[in-house]
Amino acid sequence: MIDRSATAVRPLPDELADRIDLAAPVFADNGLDATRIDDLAKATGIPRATLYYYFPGKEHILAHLLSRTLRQMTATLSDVAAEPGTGRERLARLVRAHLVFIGEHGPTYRLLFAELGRAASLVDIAAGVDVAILSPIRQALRDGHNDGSLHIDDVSAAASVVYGAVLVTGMQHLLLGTSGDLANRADAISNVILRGIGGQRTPRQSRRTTTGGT
Amino acid sequence: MIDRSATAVRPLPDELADRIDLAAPVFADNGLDATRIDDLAKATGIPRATLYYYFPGKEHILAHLLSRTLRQMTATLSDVAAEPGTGRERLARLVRAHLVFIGEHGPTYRLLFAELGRAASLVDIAAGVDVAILSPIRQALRDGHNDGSLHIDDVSAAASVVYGAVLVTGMQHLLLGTSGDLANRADAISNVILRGIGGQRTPRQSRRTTTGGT
DNA sequence: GTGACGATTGGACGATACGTCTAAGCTACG
DNA sequence: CGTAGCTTAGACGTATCGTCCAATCGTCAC
Repeated sequence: MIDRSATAVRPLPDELADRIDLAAPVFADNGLDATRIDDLAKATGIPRATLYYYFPGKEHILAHLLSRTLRQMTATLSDVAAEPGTGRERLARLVRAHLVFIGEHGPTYRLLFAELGRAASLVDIAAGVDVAILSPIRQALRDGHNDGSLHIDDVSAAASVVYGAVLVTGMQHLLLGTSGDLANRADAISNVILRGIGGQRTPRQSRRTTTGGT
Repeated sequence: MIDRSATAVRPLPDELADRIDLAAPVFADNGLDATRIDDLAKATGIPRATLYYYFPGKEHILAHLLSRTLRQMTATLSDVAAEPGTGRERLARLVRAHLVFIGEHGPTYRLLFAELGRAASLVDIAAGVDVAILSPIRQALRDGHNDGSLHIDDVSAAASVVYGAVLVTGMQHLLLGTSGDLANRADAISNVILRGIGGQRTPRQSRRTTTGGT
């Protein structure tokens, strides 16, 4: 379903489908609007007129590429989620796989989110993000709750926490080029998420060290 | 420092500074590129030539607006963070205040992130986000750890988790128009973060209910 | 072989915005 | 009164978009 709307009106020949991938780095470097159709033509070797023959505009070319990446991500994550283990184990694996994916598809992933809110044709993609990312997380959470390896009160809140942690960590990595190893970060945030940051079981609000904020 | 680069080259007269705010909804509705300078001129009542007199281009107008919102957010959050209480209490308040802010400044907030990666002039803003958002969180986390109300092993991982949860929740609200009350969601994610989603204290990986994934 | 049809592509075109620039008017201050 | 800076209308030149046309080419059916 993503295919029909996000991709070309005419079916894209295989040979073209391969070449069009060369447009990804161009978009990644420049963003949607700074990218000129002529740049895409040059980068892909597909003449401008031909691009317009298959795509209504550059925005749809981007949509095509993003939906492709999204499909990859969906496949990757759902594979990981399908491996056996407790929900808890699978959740940790998901977090890790997701971060690794971000590490590998950095520019495109960033593009995915940079352009998400924009361009009407990308709406399908926004929905796809939910399916690709949140749904396997929710599933692992539910399974973990059922098999006793996790304790979930509010699945959607928990999913937001998990995904948010991954997203922010990934984006910090992409935008700020934070310290190397994403796999380590994955473990760190999994730890936080699993154990929580609450102090002792019975929190004592007695001592208040009013550390002067700022 | 944000001021000098992100705002105008010439000092912006007060009267203009007020009017220029009217450009925010236009940007919010259309995004950076779909917004025409003439639209801004019309919306603000400031003639095109005058806009160009003070700003090098529309991109800088947006930067001006965003840095303004960012300052507001910085102020709001640091106020909240400064209120007395345990780190844990202040963290919860931060989460709530942040989500409320998102609820109130929805379109601009979304714009803030939609345009973050783009446009060279917005780099300062990316740095500002870190200062405005993550730094008070980290502070609350540290204080909470010191006063015993929180238990933090890895401050930066914990901060990513907290901020990620807020961001994703807020974005879901903005993009998908999820169910109403952001304050409720704030409590829900605070709960998750504080308590963690790990099952019993000693996780048993014995029983594996291999719930068919997908 | 020939004709038809779709794919392919170069190049021209009109439209839209951008950002620049000029020149005229206005305000304020000395 | 004169200078300096602010303000603004409008004209320009440039870039890019998306459309369109015409020429070419390959393939398939008859």
